[in-house]
Amino acid sequence: MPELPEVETVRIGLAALLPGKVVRSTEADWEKSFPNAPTDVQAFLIGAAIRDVRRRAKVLLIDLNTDYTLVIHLKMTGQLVFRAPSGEHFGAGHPNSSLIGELPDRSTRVTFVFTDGSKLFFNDQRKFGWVRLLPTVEVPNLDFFQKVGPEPLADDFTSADFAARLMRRANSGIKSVLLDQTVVAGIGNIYADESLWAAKIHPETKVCDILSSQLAELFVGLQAVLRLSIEKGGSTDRNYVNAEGKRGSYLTFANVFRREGQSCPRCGTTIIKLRVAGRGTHICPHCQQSII
DNA sequence: CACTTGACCTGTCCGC
DNA sequence: TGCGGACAGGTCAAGT
Repeated sequence: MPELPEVETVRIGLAALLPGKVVRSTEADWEKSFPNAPTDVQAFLIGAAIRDVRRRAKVLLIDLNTDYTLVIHLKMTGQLVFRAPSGEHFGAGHPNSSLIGELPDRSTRVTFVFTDGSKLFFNDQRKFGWVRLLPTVEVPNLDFFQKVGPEPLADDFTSADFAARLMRRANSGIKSVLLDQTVVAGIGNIYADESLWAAKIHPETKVCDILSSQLAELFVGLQAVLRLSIEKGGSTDRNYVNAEGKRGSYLTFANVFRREGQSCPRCGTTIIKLRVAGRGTHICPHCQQSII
């Protein structure tokens, strides 16, 4: 669920909250959530100050002034929630209510405590996510970063680049190609479905069978969907929250995702749900016709 | 070699 | 109400 817009929303939130904080202690409840913590990690983490918060693809990078970086992947149900030292937060029902309550809770995997008493909680219901600590210079050497494709919202990423990247897998269905992180970074199930609806492309269409004009529409649609979602704070389907524990509202604006049984906003046809590339897939069967 | 499927996990929802 | 099974979907490993 955290895809590019959700991770970017968390990054924006943390970048406003974390720089300058100094780590006092850290704790992990499960070895796989923070491999090598706390034994190896603590010596390189405690006393370090946070310098910057970056994002690449769906991965968050928290740079420390020790030239080490915390590398964090939220996978499907991960959350990074900051709590000020006062511990003040608002429970359900309050106008400023957060989706989650007191922390830590039973999904908390890693806790970072800063010297001013504020805390950062890494929660992950399904335990797929992870935190790693690496020398900053080694981050680009991670296998994932070696293989991952370009950022779809980068200034220098063009429609022609996009089409050329997709054509690397010309004989595959377009949806599985959009989900392939080595083709373009950051796209997951929600924004694949939304961008294909925008461009009126059936998700199983082979890339080589899509007109170049339609690929251009897909590029425009993808960027528009990603930008709108960042503006709306991402999509909260079940678990996703931002750095303050609050929901994103993009799904209010979604056209097909999780809207099976409802009317297509463009033509009124009932939206259906399929299974494509092993994923739940939402389409308008009138706008997005299979050309097979 | 390109592509698909299964594993990793837990919480929720549905049908019996 | 209780229980089993399907489902959610990011990424890597294993299988076809």
